[in-house]
Amino acid sequence: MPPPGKPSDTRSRIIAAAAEEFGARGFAATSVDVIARRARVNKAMIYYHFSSKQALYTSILRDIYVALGEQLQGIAAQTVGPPRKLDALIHTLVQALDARTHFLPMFLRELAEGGRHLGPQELSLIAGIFAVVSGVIAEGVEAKVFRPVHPALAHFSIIGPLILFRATAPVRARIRQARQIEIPDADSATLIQHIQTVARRMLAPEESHERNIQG
Amino acid sequence: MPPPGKPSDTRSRIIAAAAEEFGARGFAATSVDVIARRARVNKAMIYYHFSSKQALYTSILRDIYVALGEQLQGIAAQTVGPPRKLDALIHTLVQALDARTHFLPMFLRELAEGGRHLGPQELSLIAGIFAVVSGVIAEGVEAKVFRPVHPALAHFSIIGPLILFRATAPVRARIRQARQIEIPDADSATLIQHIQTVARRMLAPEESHERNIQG
DNA sequence: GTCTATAAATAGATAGAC
DNA sequence: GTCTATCTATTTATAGAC
Repeated sequence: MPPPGKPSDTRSRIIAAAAEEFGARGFAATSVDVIARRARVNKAMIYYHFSSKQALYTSILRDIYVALGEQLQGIAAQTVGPPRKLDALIHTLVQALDARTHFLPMFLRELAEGGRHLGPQELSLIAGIFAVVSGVIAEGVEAKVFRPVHPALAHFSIIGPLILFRATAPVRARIRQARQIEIPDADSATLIQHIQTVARRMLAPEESHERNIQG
Repeated sequence: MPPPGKPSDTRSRIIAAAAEEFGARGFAATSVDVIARRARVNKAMIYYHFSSKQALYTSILRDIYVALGEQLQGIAAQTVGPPRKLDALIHTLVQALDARTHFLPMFLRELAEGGRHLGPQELSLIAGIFAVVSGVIAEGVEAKVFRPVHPALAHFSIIGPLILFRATAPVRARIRQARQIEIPDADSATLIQHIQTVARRMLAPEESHERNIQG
């Protein structure tokens, strides 16, 4: 495995192909042969650039977590109030999912397997993402602009709908296609706005009459 | 494949073993050999009872969807108001997930693969479950006890947190174990109550919760 | 860096004895 | 119904030429 200094063209083609295949079929169901064909390289080239199928897989996951974590931490560091931060986090999360369509399936499968392919490094990155979102919520609770809530439950009440709505899109499409009942879709803007509204309502203090909350 | 009239002992052992293995490892990563060993039967016995690995897998998924669908439809048929029905649906969904620990991982993986292993029959069952929950919401909207909401977005705002909180439990445990940050857990009762509260707040008509906590 | 060829292990599925 | 033995295909991974 050569030093990862320069992202050679074949290397990035391998990564792109692997991301799509792992996303569509999962780790076990994806063969190195298929990745090679899709990347238009020979299978041996994959083992030249990555020590194993597992290492290739993990490297893809790690890249995403790093990028997403940096983006979210940038938002949390802004000098606006917790409600605005939360809106921005939701907005960024939806757009991040839109930008990397292979991430969601990979993430769901990791959950299903209890994070078997995740090492301490990856777990730490995930923990960081959780810390950002639930940190903003805690910040709001402390400032009394949010009601006291269970941090993890509040966190998953925000990212749960977001993730599951996007994740079910292909199955909903198949249901629609099979002429079963109609399950309406929603574009990104509608989704973002809905999640933001639900989050606001979830976190609204008990008797929030004319509270002037500063952002 | 013998007629499925009498659930023979070996057959049910095969199903139980397969459910655990498919849940833990997924379809592709689970070998028929492993299922056979776990069920304490020979591999050939599996092909005596089921036409293929795929048929065994699908049969397990279908059983769960049928049972869950019947349970939920029973609730929707009750003669109580939409808010109470929704509370009962949430309660039942959480308990159903608790009762069948292998279902959630299997469900997540199906989402990740766009329902590749699901035929028209299974898709129809899933559509039925969606119809029940979003039907109760629509009932409440019509009766003006719920505010008008996007049916699918409201649906996934309820089952999303529920599913994702439970699904992330193993990864959260690993993060805790790896001495990363502390992500608090919650028992079923707390989870149920939280989801019910969020659902109520999401669906409350305009007057009860101010729409502006915006900063 | 890129290829061909192949090793070594394992997969799903079946034949046929009992 | 249950087993042993096996066929065939595919898998990850590597050796070695260029």
